[in-house]
Amino acid sequence: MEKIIVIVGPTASGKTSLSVELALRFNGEIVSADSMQVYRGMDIGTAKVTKSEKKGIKHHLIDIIDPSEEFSLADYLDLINVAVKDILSRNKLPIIVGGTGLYISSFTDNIKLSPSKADNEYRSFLKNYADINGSFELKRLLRAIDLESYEKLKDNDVKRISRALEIYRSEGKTVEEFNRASKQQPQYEFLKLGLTSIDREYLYSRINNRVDIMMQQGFLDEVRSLNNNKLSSTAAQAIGYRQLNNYLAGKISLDEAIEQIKQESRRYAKRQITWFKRDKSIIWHNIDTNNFEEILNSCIKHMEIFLKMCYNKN
RNA sequence: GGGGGAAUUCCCGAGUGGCCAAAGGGGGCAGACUGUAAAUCUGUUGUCAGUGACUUCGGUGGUCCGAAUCCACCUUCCCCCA
Repeated sequence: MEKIIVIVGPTASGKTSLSVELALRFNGEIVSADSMQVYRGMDIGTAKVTKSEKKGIKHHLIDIIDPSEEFSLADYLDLINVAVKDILSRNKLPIIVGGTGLYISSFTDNIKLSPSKADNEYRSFLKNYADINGSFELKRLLRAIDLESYEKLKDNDVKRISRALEIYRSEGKTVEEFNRASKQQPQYEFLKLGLTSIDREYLYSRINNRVDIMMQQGFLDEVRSLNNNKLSSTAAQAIGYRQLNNYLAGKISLDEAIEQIKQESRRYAKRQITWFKRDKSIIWHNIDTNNFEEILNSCIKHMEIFLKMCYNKN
């Protein structure tokens, strides 16, 4: 099986610079696993790699669509499969780097999604139904058709309840049926390296600091030039853009906007950590107790061993 | 100088004699997560040995069987008049 490196970690943990250094040493190319860096023009706010930071390393799945376009997990899986095959075909090492846990695990676990596409009209109908009748009433609609989801989902989880209804409506099968069928044999062998911080405060101060730097780099101008009302519903979810737009609309002060961006980013980092913690195969490195060189060297060692290993098929 | 108002658990903020360790929100912490995932949702949040005990509502002292809630004084802050 062909081998792939995965680098994960919360925002502001230093994935970008680590991945570039590793790519330089291992003849690698980087594949981004970030749901927001796919958008062109959303550069500063998503902390996208700059040209100089790339050091000539090819980066995939960054700047691939316009902010007015919707993007989803399904799109990502299609694209990453193509990108990885392309890299491998040129005898280079794919290094997947990013913070969008769902995208990464769906790829590494080789999940096959249900064929049912997003149906925005039906979704807004269901959303409306929930707004009027309450989310519990929405969930009750599931009871007759998908008892398993009905019991599993929380009353307020409108999004997942809606998705379950949506899938049943278009496929005649339940989400759980699809989920069970979604698990396939892995196509590749992965070495997962993770960056984290034992001391949460340390990570949080890095995040705060990074937001300040973004502002200095002209984040506000970036938001201005993006024209808020042209953002797709998925692009509009990016942290920072909505807060700065609220400032531009006169709803909050600039200081309030910046504080909110920092806070939302910290909360995001926490959720990322929760997500990644679940994957016991990740080899973690602590950014607060080790310096960059130490982490880099350790990662190099792990990669050397991983790449040399040969598995005998029994 | 005179008059009025306010001080609540990390923050904001309810509570005006027992049903108050104290509503609600925020934040923190923990968790979930299969086509919106930088999204969405859940739990928890005074201390301790887990049916209970202990400490808390600016400070001190009182009233009362019983006070975050009433009284007195003190401290700080805000507003109005001068």
